[in-house]
Amino acid sequence: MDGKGLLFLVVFLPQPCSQPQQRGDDAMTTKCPIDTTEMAKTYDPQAVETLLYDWWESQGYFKPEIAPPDAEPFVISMPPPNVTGELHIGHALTTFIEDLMIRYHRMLGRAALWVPGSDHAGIATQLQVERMLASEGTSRQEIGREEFLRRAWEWKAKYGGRILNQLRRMGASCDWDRERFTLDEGLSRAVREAFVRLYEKGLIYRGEYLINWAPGLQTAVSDLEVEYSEEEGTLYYFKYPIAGADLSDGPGKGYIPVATTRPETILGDTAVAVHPDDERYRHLIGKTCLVPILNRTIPVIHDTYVSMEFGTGALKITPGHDPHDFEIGQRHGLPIVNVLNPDATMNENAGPYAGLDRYECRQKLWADMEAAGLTIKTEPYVMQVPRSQRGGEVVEPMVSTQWFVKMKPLAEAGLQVVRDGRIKIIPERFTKVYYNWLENIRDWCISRQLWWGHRIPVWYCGDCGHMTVAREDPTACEKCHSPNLEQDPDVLDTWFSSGLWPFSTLGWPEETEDYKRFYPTDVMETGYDILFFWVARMIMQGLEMTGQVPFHTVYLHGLVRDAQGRKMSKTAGNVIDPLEMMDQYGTDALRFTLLTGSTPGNDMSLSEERIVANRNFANKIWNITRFVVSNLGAAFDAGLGTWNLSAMALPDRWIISRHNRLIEDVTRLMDAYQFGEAGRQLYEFLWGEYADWYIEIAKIRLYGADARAQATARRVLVYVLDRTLRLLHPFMPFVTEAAWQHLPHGDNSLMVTSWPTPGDRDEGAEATMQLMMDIVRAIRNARAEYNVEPVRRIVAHIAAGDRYDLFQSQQDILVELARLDPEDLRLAHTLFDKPDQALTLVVGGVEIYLPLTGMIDLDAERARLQKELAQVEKGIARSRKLLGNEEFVAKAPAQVVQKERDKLDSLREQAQKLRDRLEALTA
RNA sequence: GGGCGAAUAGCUCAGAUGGAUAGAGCGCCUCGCUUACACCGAGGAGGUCACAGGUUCAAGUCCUGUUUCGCCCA
Repeated sequence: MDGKGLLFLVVFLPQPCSQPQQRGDDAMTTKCPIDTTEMAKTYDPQAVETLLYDWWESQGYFKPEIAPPDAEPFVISMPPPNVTGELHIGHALTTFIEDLMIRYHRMLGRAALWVPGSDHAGIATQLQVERMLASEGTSRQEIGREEFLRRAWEWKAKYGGRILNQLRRMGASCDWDRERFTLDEGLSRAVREAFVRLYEKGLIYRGEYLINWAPGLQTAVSDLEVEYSEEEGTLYYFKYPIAGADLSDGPGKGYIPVATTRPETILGDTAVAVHPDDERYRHLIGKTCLVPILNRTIPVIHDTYVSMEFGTGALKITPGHDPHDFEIGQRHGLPIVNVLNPDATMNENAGPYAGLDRYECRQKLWADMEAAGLTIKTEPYVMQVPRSQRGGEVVEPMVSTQWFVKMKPLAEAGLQVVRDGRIKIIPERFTKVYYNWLENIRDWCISRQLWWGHRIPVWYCGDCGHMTVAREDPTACEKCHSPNLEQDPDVLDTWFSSGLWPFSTLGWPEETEDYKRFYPTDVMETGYDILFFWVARMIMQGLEMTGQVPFHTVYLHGLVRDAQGRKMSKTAGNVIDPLEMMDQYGTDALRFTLLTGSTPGNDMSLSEERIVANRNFANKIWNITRFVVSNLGAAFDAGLGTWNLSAMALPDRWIISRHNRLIEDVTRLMDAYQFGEAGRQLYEFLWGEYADWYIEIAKIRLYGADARAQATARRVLVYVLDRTLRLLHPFMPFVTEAAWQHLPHGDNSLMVTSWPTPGDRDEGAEATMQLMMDIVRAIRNARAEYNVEPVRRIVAHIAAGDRYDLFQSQQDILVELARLDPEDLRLAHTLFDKPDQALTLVVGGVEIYLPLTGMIDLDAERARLQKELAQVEKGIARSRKLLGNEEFVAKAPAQVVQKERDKLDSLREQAQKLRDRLEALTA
């Protein structure tokens, strides 16, 4: 370690180390409730998790106020779970990723604020409450609106806290004092403010348009809430009779053949359309057709929208019940005939079919048409059936008076901020998806015929008919001052209020302290499945309401699927319940699994085996700490655990250098949102390097007699472990804190220590240790191959060449890790009397002879060496070819070329040694 | 119809700006209850990185096309 290295180490010399967080009220600080007098043999998550969580919370660690007042904030608004929802694995993933970011930035010294809350989830909650009422033998209609709302709030009070409590189990370090609910008074005020502003700007309007109607739910839903599923249906071909002609005159003369998947909509037809270029029907344009059974007359029109190839080439137009037809109807000024009642039965416009259910009507009408000779044929047909995202019922396009948000201007702004980089979407490919949606956006139907939600702040005057749109409930009509007012009965789409979430939770529209300090927020983390529903709308509403982007980064995670990659669903029975997993394996195990099992934006498969593996990792962390703690000796705390840099040995310099590299990599990956990779590197370092090698090597000194060497080993053990636990803390908060509390420490809690900064690397130490490890592995390999009993110490003769000094100083490592016999270890620059009866290993220019008495079969040994030599020669050939290529030497970076040269040299040396040995054994 | 993603060891997945002999966990095989850990340790087997072209001194990584699976939008 050179002078610079010493500098950075010195920073951590004093114990207690840095005291980064100043807290307003020191009297509140209590010690961690974990019993540090002993450590169980196995890590027991149950024993510490709630204890730690409650303690952290009581210490105020979850609040941004633990950072100095001038600290730069780091803010995340938690995607509010549905207030009555069940916690599922998706929530767990969201929570873990956000908590990871929050804990990381908190350790970086930022004023970390994570705002929790829940969403009233209009339809979902209303359905649950209705179900409850049904089980009581009543209904919302029966008890009335006021009583229904009372019951809904009651329901919320009873079940609403459940999901948020489950977030605590996951270790969510959010500021519970700032918890919000979308129907809270403050947030309701925000909703009103937003509505009124948009209305005043002309961006909210009321009108009669074709909307998606959910007949079971009895409400309109937005385009986004409709999903199209491919289903087997029937295509019905029939004859549209031409007025004044005879059916028997055939197609194009007596009738126009038309096909439909929904015959009942025939009753609402207001035109038949053909393509203007269609020779078959062109002459009919302008003529009149008769609606089957009803005999209503409708015109034959032309429109290029009609596809001449599809079906019969002619189209029936039902502007009242089909979005495309609605548009054609608008273009041609066609009347709209609505044939459906809100419950999807036929209305009076359906004539004789009035009162029938839509599907009954379909059958009956078709039968009647058949009798009238109007049908042609039916054929099976795969159609796109619109279904409600909530409940899955078939949605009917229907004309209705609703409230809409004019999206174009809002979308423009939303596009702009992503285009100019003010908002970055991760992974980047989703920006394309985002653009595509916003560029083709349609107006947003925001009124819902529900009771649970934000009531639309519009009052209709019973006297003059004027609409009063107001922030405060009006007592009189704003136009004629009549007190005869009635509020619009509908509520707003839940997503309307969610769209305000990043700022409404901070106090907007009031200019509160929180709003001023913590808005805009930093990262919006959520699943890619709600990019449109939520993220896009937050961006648009944020810009419109606050004039600022609500966050600068959108991080989208994928869906969690089962081990076979299937979507989890209750019906498939493949759901993995996060609570069950946490009970069984501990929160950290589930957490680490979800955090490392995925890359941004990609779906992940979750298997219980992986959770088990990470439970084992938690236990490994625990036992590593247990080892370190139990080997500290009583003197450590008393100050003898100080650095003794001159006593720093190769393995110390190696592990510290590796660790510095780790800090650098993990920090870089965290900043790049590559959380999975960061976690994996930590896992590999701690288990594969620190535990498997460093601890094993440290044992030599720990169990030895040299007190100075012992102290150094202890110091390095603690130093590296302490800082690795810090890096790991955002990934596994519980086990790291529980373990860390047993280590000598200054800060009260691991979660408020500072994030490590990397020191110098020692490339030389890394390379040298690599050689040592390769040699140990080679010897172990040979032992295993020759079935040498693990406890037996074996003789070794080593020709170390220019590595002689190194081996001289590090021979303990070889002796212990490869279980050599120290008495009979021969170490030399060059060996002149190489034993014949010995196994030969050539590693990086070093020759090792293992005279395994009585075990060596010279023929087999020669064959083994031959094989080895062939392998090395293959490498030499490849390397020579590469270096023989002038272009490679000329164009590749010098560093790469040099590396290749070194490689070739060492391979040649190795080959030469193998050849010499073979010769000796053959002679 | 348009767009996107995935395709790497038996399984589930990693592989930053192209530069190892392509990695991990689980599973499998052989040893081992060595005073941190059997929720462990040591060693091992196992891959023409979907296919076909191309760019490049160099391609799992970049480009084009093809196939299979999945998703989004219309």
